Amino acid sequence: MKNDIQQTLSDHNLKATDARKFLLETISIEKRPVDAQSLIEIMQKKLGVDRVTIFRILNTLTAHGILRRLEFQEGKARYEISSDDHHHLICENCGAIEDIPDTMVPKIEKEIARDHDFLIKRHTLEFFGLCKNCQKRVKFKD
Amino acid sequence: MKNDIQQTLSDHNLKATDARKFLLETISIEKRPVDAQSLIEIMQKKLGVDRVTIFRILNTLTAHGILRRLEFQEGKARYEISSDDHHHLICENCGAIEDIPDTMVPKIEKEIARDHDFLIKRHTLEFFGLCKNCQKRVKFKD
DNA sequence: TTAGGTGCAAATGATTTGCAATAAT
DNA sequence: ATTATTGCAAATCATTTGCACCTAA
Repeated sequence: MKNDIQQTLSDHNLKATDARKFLLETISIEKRPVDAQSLIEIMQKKLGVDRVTIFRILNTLTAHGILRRLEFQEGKARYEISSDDHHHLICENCGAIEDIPDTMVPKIEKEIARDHDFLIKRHTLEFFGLCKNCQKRVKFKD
Repeated sequence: MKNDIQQTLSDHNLKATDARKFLLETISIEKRPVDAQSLIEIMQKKLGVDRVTIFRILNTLTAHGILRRLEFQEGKARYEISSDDHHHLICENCGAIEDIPDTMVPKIEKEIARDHDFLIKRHTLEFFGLCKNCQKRVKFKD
C-alpha cells in the first residue's frame, strides 16, 4: 500500500527518494508557502540533503504540476502544494499568509479571452496589506 | 519651467540628477515594464552610469511610489511608471505584454476587507498564456 | 541493470553594501 | 555649504550547471 505521497510520485513516473518524500511531507504540513531556504535548513539537518538537490526537486515537482511556484515580491520563490485555485492575503507587517478561494478570476478570464484573444494558461493574484492583528499595532497604515 | 519629470522629482524632494531624469524618460517611453538590466545597458552607453546607481534609483523611485515594481516569475524585477491600476497579459512564448484595465479587483477588495478584516494596500494580478499571434504558431498549447 | 537522482564544487545572475568622491539645491 | 547622490570594489543571496557517483524500480 502506497501512501498519498508515494502514489503522487509514481503517478508522475518520479522516483520516490527520501529527499522527495520528505520535502513533500514538509510542504504539506506547512500552512503557508515555503521558500527553498527553509526547506534547506530543515532537510539538511534531518537528512543531510544538499541544497542543490532541493532546488532540483522543487523544479521537478513544479514542472510536473505537483507544486506551484509563487512570488511574493521578495526576490525569491515560495512553493505550495498545487490545489484548487486560490489567492493569498499577505501581511506586510508579520508575514502571515491567509488563503482565500478564487471565485472571481475565472469569470474575468473568460472576458479577457474574448476581448483580447489571449489564451490564459495561469494567473497570479496576491493581496498585500495588514492582517487583523497588525492593523491594531502598526502606526503608519499608509 | 520644469518639465513633468523634473516636477515629479522635486515634488518628492529628490534631486533631479541626469541619471534619474534619463531613467524616468526611458521607462516612460517603453511600452512594457523594463528590467534593471535593460536600463543598465542603455544608460551605461548613453551616460556611463554605474549599474549600482540604477538599482538605487529604481529602489528610491519605487519607495516614493513613482515607479511600481513587478515580478513576472522571471527571477528578476521589472518596473513601470505608477499609473492607474491595471494588469498584464504576458505571453509566455514571445514575451509580449499587454495592459488591461483593472475593473474587477476593487470590488473584490471590498469584499475581502469585509470578510477577512484585512487591510489591503496593494495587489498584483497577472495573466500568463499565449497572445493572439503565438496561439497560431505554438504547437503545444497546454 | 540502468535511467533517473544526488553530492560537491564552481559558476551565474540579480541585487546590496561600504566608503570615499561629487554634484544638486 | 550641506546633504543627497554616485562610482567603484567587494559582498551577498537565490538559483543553476557539470560531472562523477549512487540508487530506486
